[in-house]
Amino acid sequence: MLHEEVVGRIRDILLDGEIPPGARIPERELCERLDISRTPLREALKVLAAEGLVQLLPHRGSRAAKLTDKDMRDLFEVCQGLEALAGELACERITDADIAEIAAAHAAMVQHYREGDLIQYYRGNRAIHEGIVNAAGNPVLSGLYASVTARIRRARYVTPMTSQRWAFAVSEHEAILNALQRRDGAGLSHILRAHLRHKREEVLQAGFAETDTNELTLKIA
Amino acid sequence: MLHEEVVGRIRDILLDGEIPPGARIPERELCERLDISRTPLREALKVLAAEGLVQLLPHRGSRAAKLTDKDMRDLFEVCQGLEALAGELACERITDADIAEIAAAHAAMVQHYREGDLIQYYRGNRAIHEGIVNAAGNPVLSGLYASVTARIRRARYVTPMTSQRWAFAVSEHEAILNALQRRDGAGLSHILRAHLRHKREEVLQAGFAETDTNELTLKIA
DNA sequence: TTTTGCATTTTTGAATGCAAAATTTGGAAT
DNA sequence: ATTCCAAATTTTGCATTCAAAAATGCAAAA
Repeated sequence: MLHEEVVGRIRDILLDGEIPPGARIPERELCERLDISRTPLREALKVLAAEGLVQLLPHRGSRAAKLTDKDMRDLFEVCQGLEALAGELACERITDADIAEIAAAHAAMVQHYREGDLIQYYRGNRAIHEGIVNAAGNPVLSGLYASVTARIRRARYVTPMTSQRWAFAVSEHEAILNALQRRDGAGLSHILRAHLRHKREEVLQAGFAETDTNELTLKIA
Repeated sequence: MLHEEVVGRIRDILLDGEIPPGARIPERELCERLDISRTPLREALKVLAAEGLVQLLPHRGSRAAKLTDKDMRDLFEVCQGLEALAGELACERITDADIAEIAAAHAAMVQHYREGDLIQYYRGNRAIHEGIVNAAGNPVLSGLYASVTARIRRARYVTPMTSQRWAFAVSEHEAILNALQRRDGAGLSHILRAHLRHKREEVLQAGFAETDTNELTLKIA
């Protein structure tokens, strides 16, 4: 198994919440599961720590990073900035074909909304945002965006989605597609910022504060 | 020696150009120099690869990453976006004390300019930009900024600095400080973007294209 | 002289072993 | 019964070792 694959596998385990935020990462167990020795596992953990997904405590092992409200706010803030930048650049550089692709993804997402399929809706949503970012044609930007959204991702799904909010989000997406089709960089940038601001408010109001497993057991006891 | 320290030491070696872009990273040599074994060294190299400073070639070891013109353009583009965001946020949040600190750094930098001390000028320049970014009060943003500027840094010093350009850069910095003191977020953001755009033009016009050592030896031969 | 094929050497990537540190356990004293 | 302390166990971090892959050198053939 290649180094990057090990990193990816562990990243997925963390993002799926299989190892909950704040929980210790059991080296030996993961080694057996991935069928590798501790050396490559620890290399991967160090990389994930640099990404902010893992917290290393010297001589005390590693834990799945726990995000505070402040962390989440900061991540959204940066995410807003990155998407806003991507929106402007995308409008300058995107091809008609790529616009068509994003329009198709948008239509599919709206269909999932009509069907009330939240999971598929989120998947489509993500594809659109990623499509815009990638349309900026800047791999550095795409890379940072991927890193930031990965850390945010878990929170997105814990947010309760009311029908009113959902409808509003879809309307925002209509505006996003419209600005993109008009290649209105400033407009797109503005809408994206607002869209993310709203999402952030939802997540933070939902009382996002990752309690680590120890605290949780204490509360239960 | 702590893991983070190893990463830092190697990062410095790369940023100082001691191992030139494209050159192989001699594991054994570095091990002896840092007085560590290959295990922690390789952990550090993997982290630096994730940061984009090192390129890993499976079964062929690691090389100092070589930046193309496109890479440099992309990095500057993202850097612009990050600084613009930081500028807006800083104006909302910065304290009078922090403004005073940046003003002092600015004065010192101008003094270095008058004395013609380019090295000290660059150092002061960097302190100001970092000060603004940190004043945004967003560690995620500060982290990404550090990572992006690290990769750009080497190029900055290869740019020939004419007295005209230098004077203009200083005048831009006057405007930056002014906007910050007025807490004019939009204005600061705008000036920072222009400032970086100019810097980027200089760097790219200087014909930045990192030739790796092999190509170099071929040219010499 | 240049090129090709093979053996040797070097280097890489990963497993193992070992010392140091931290955690847990068990028992004694209060 | 509870608290505190020391011994035992586990876990961490790193050096070493080992197998596989790549690079190098050399001789033979074109």
